[in-house]
Amino acid sequence: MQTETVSDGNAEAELRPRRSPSGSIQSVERAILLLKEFGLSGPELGVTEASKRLGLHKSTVSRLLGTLERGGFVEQISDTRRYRLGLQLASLAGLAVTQLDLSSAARPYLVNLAAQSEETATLSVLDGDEAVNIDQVPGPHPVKDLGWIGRRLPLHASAGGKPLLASLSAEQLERWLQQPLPAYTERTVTSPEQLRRELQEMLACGYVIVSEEYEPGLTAVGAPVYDYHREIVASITISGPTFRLHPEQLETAARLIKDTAERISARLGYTPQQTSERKDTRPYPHVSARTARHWDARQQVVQTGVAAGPTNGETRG
Amino acid sequence: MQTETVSDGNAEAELRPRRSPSGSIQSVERAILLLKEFGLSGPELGVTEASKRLGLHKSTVSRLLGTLERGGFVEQISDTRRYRLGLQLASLAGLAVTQLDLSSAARPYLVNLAAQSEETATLSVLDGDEAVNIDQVPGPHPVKDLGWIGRRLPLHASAGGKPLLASLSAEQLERWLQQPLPAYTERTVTSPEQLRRELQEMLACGYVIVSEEYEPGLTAVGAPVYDYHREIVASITISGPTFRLHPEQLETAARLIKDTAERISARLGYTPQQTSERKDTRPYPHVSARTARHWDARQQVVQTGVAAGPTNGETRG
DNA sequence: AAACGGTGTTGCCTCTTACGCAACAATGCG
DNA sequence: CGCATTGTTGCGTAAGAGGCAACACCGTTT
Repeated sequence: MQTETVSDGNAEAELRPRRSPSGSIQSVERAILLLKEFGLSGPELGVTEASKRLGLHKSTVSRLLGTLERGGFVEQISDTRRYRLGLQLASLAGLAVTQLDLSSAARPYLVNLAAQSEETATLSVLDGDEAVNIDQVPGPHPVKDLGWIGRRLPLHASAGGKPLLASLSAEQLERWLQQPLPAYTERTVTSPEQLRRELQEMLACGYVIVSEEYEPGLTAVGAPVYDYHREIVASITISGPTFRLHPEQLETAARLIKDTAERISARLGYTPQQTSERKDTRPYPHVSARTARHWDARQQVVQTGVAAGPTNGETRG
Repeated sequence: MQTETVSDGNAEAELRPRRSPSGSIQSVERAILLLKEFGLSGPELGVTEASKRLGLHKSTVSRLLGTLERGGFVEQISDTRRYRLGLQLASLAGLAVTQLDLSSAARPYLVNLAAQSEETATLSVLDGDEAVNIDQVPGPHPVKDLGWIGRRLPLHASAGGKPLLASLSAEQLERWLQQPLPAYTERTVTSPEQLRRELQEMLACGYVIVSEEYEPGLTAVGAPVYDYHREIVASITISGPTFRLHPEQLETAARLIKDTAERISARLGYTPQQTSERKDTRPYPHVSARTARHWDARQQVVQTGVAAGPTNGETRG
């Protein structure tokens, strides 16, 4: 097995920044990169295209895909002979996620959230017509009564509830909006119209600020958590007394919570968005420290100029 | 890389006319087997234990796991130093599942189904010789554990499986029936004859009721979903505890699921056949030339293509 | 404490195996 | 009907993977 040393005729044969951290198995590494390539490109991938993207030889990719197929990780579409991800992945992933449920998956993030924001962080899910707190990490400041695990809050008047409201289907939402919405304070939003607008905005920017709509003196920032199906399955919030959450605080809190929500979502298998075909080689905006450690799919690609012709190959030699 | 010659020390080293199917990459193969081992054993797996189960050396397994970890396919638990499946799998699986346009087409119907039946609704397809859940909408009643996305069920003992069994060609079915069918409960139907009858009946009336054939206490109603080719490409089920699915409930559930299956089929381009004369001239399902069997899968696998539709590229417009 | 059985990781050396090559089928297109 | 492009496969080679064993770490036991 010779590495292909894609062009790059520099003399730094030895200079190689360290081969993989420590004994890493090349072919497995490549297999994983190959699988990930499906995520970056379209739903289907041909041997040749994949080989160009990864800078590997057709034969190598063909064999990799053949092996993966036999394992059920990809499947070949009979018509077009191209490949796509297989269902065996779903089976394994099912195990991966069932063995860590939502709350245990989110917990470390909540802790982090509470530490950084210095306010109380809460995880809530939809149950019936209400939001229920299923986990909570109090901040350092002793202001209790912000909620407790098991506490239920109205969907339309809480930072934990509004994201969950957005998880309803359009139809369900409309039906839900037909009931009269109680106003708990002067600031409670009860107009269906305004609520729809708020939800739209929340979905667009990734968070929502709710101030004193349920309890006077209480302000919170919430964000939706998505699962692999790109559906909202939970919400997280940072909440505290209004006097402590100034506009500036709110801004950083909003950024923080949006970021955290994205990470939890990623943890649940959420993938940002399938970029269709777009030759978008822009590095990804948010890369968690964790993810960064994985080999990034493009690390060795760089030079795809294999264009049918002088097969790179040799270089030094 | 030397093979470990796991016992079986025959001297036919050279003799071997041809080895595994065709160029399969050993280390990738092993990596996949390793991942699958997580499914067979508990949620966590240590290096030594895995090495024993697979008959590989510790060092090999350690390196494999290291590589997989760097790819995010597994993660190491800091305390115990053992490994468990990682989140990257969930991401890929999400893609694998949502890429099937079948999944997105059926989703709203599933939601509806779950709402109306007040039980869990599931969408399954054939993969290898098992049924795999690719989507699921839980009912309002908190009795989970009915399954999860990616869960695999036997074809002959589940409401999701039987319709898929009916998707096999007569020939494939007969071959499949030749294997001994395990009985999971007292009520599991293992007789080929009776199975054939059941399938016939299901095709005639449009649904099938399966009660406690796999798990005691669990009852489900299933129905086949057809595509534009008039081939069965999926199944949908309503499942819940037996005590809640009384005969009356079952009747309405049956009507409901049959109706829903028809609508999804229509959505996929299925048109009810005008004249019911020819029937079993089912063309061979698309079978990839190279595809055949997953290694771990015992014995022959029938593996039909999961072709969900015309592969028209763009999902949703 | 020290010794023990248990884990998972790593350097070295060898041999196997995965890779590159190129010839080969199999379609799609002009 | 060629031409271009796809995916697959036999072959030979050397590079990479695996076995071995020493090592670093625990958590228990004497």
